[in-house]
Amino acid sequence: MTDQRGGGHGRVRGRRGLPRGGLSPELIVTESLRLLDTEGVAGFSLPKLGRALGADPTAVYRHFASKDDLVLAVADRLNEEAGAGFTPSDCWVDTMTETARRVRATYLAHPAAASLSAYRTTQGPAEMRGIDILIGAVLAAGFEGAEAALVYRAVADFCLFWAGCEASFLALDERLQKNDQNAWTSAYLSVDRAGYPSIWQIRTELPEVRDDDIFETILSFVIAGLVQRAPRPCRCPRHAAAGAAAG
Amino acid sequence: MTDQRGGGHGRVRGRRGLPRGGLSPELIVTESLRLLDTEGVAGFSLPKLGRALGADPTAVYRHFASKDDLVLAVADRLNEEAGAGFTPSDCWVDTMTETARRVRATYLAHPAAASLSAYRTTQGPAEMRGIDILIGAVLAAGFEGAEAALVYRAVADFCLFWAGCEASFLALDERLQKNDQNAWTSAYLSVDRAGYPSIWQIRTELPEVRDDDIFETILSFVIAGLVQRAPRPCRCPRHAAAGAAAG
DNA sequence: ACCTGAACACCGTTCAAGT
DNA sequence: ACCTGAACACCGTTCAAGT
Repeated sequence: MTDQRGGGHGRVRGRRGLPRGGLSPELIVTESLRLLDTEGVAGFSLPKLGRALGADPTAVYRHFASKDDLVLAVADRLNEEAGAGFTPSDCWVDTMTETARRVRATYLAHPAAASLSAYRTTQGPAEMRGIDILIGAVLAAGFEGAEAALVYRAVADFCLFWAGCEASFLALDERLQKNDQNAWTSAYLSVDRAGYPSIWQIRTELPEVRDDDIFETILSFVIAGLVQRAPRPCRCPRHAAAGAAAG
Repeated sequence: MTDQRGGGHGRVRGRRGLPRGGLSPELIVTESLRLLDTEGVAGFSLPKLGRALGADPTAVYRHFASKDDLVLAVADRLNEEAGAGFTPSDCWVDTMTETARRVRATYLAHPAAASLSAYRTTQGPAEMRGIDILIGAVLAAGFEGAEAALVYRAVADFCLFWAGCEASFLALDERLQKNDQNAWTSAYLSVDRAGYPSIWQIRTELPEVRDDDIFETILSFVIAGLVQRAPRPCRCPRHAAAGAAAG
């Protein structure tokens, strides 16, 4: 069982050749995420991954059938991170809000990984648990049958799509992101008043909008729409008033 | 000015070598879109594009500095298609709804192109006009200043993100999409009742949900949230009731 | 039985050499 | 001045050859 290779102490990854059997799917996924976080999508290739693991450029193919299979495993890791320690609230509104915020926080923490794996279905346990929690909230809101399925898909896709696109944008090259920033800070500031009167009217406010606020705004709209349509409004102290007003 | 090359009659693209000057940015963008529509993202490379145009594999570089520049030009073409013939309604709710539906319809008609160019800023005239129309609707709803900027960004990003992600999914390989379909048609159907009770409860309804209905559902939530928060509700016959109820 | 690494058919992009 | 196409440094993936 013991041997004299490497430095031991659980530090498996090393600069020199890895012992046979030293590679595992878990280790490869961990290194993939590290590589994606530090080098971005452009720095994530199977040859680079093999070399970063101190192994052959083609070594990963002994554990994953293709790069896409590896991407799905990374997606599963993100699902686990997003769901870690999450217990649904008694209040279905809070459960939905928290789900959306958790998905977004995880994706924004790993933009490159998220840009590759967002809106992919892994059918892993973490994903299934997240789905069950979200459907549970939809059922708690009083939706049933086909309508519950529809509302669940709408809310789930909203969370994944929004977080996925925000992450994809952050995963672009710095240079390309700059181009977008310039649109807000300079191009729209000097917009032609006659041609684009509405842009002109809020041209100084447009560059000041923050991403977190945009997300919370659209989330509040979605939740408000849901509360209005839900057969069983939340009875929380915070939400009871809104539910009564809409009912 | 005239010459004896080619068949004339405005049909510039041919199988054999193109006359010098025969390539233009417009023609390259048109062929890019055709290539993306028929072959998908995998079939869209600059060498292939050059060959499809009957020119050198590196010919595109004489008209675009990089592949990314070409992608932005394709994005502009999609913007033009989405905005073609669009005149905003007197009713701001209808204007927003129509904007969201148009963006989605265009992206779904060109999923591969949309998957490459969604949420990119081109600052082209079509994009600027779309922005002006949407901000106009936000102002018509009574939002002002910083709040108007925030609400505009929320609605605009919602349209782009949603349509972009739906398109990106459709742009995946057929094989990968199948994997997702299987999740709904078989995996969730035979889900463990004890482990995932909420999924189990609507397991037969989940596979029946249609993408169009999902989109209309989330859109209705967003609009309902907007109407509720808007300082100036729409007075249309259709929307007056909802505005009054929320006010 | 498992691992290696040479090799294949591509990429995006550059640039010396031509016309 | 403009265009060409060889060439570079990569990809994802395969597979004969080794151990």
